[in-house]
Amino acid sequence: MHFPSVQEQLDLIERNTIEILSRQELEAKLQKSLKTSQPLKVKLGADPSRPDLHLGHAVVLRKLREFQDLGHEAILIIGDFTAMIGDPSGKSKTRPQLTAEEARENGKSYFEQASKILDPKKTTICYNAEWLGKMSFADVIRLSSHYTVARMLERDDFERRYRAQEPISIHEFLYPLAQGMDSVHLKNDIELGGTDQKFNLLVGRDLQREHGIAPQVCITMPLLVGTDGKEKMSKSLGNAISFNDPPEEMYGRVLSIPDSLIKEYYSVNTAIAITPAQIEGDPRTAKRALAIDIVRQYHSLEAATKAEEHFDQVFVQKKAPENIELFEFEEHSLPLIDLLVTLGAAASKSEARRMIQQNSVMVDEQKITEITATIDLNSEPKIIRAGKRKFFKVVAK
RNA sequence: GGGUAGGUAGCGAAGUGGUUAAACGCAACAGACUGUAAAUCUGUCGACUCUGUCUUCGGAGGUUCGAAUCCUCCCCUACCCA
Repeated sequence: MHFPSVQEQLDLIERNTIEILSRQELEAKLQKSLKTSQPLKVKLGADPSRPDLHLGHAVVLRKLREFQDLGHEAILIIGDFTAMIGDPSGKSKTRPQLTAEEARENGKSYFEQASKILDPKKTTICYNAEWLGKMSFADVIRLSSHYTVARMLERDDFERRYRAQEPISIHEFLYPLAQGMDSVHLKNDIELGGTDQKFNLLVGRDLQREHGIAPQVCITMPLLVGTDGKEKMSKSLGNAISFNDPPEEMYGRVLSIPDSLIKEYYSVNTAIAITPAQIEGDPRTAKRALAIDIVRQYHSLEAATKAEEHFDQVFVQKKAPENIELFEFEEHSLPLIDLLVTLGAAASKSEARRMIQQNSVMVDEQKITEITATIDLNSEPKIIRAGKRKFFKVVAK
């Protein structure tokens, strides 16, 4: 195995990171790896309870890919064991506990999506049930005695929740320990994570040391701000751009980020070098190029170009797009309200009624304002438009 | 085990017997505007057989002409004392 020089590696590794704990140790590990031609083991934990990856996950995955390209070993840990316990973090509702099969299934999906960024052939996948599942209750007690409640409460989010008098379950305290045991088992050299993972990463470091293993270097990456420009990107906040979003939606969502975020998105989600002056001079062009490149990464350049055309047609020129999903009906005449509900344009008849009242429903470019309107269906397709973005083509069978 | 404060629509949060389907904020949806699906402004935002009707305020009963609001029991959460 041939590696670039330590300095070259450091330059690349340090890009976009928030913290490296510690940099000296990283340098020493790289030094040693270079000397012995041994790749470093770089670990990234994957949470299979939410197998819907978005650009926020991409930030860390891209860093892992860089390690792969440098010749190091990427290890993706699927937390199937921890997911089986069921993570109640955040809300008061108990999360449905994943079965072993679901966790495996989600883990597979996670890996498939992550392969858009990682080199799948060079990625080692591990399921942590393999070792965590073998621990006895006595093992767990011994493990938990390593940490104190006070130390757990040092963690920002625990402290915040404790102060806010929100529930914290005991097993949530076990989470960092379980994750740390992964590091003990793997004897990895480096662990990657978002800044919110800092505590967990450090626990892994402590546990490795206590088990007589060289402690891992922790590298934290920034949490990407979502399309709302305020909160960190997350599916539940609805401000995420997912790997699996269709090209048109992905393109549009990138365009909808506030201009102030353009620079960060470029640096963390593309390989394109762009200067702040270029962005400020023409934010529109910069953002469009960004959207094209992001869609290209997850779909293809062709899909990206099509998505841009679609966007221009629907939102700039406000015309119906070319490819609209076709719905066939047995009936030859249907109340518009029922039609909207059947098509999924409205969640209920009340909502359909509201949409019509709000002048947002068009049939073949004709605005419909009559709530009781009935639509005749025949072999000639009609185009139903609900709001700005929902189009349906309907026809009688 | 005892005490205290709570459990209200997708979320947060008002409301302590009668125009309360339930203030307000966020999210969502729609309209206007825009380089934009951003920002801003405006409207909507339980359901339905929709100028009316029906079902909601942790759960089950009860009091009352009338309850989210009062009573009883139960379930759940946080904190304090033990």
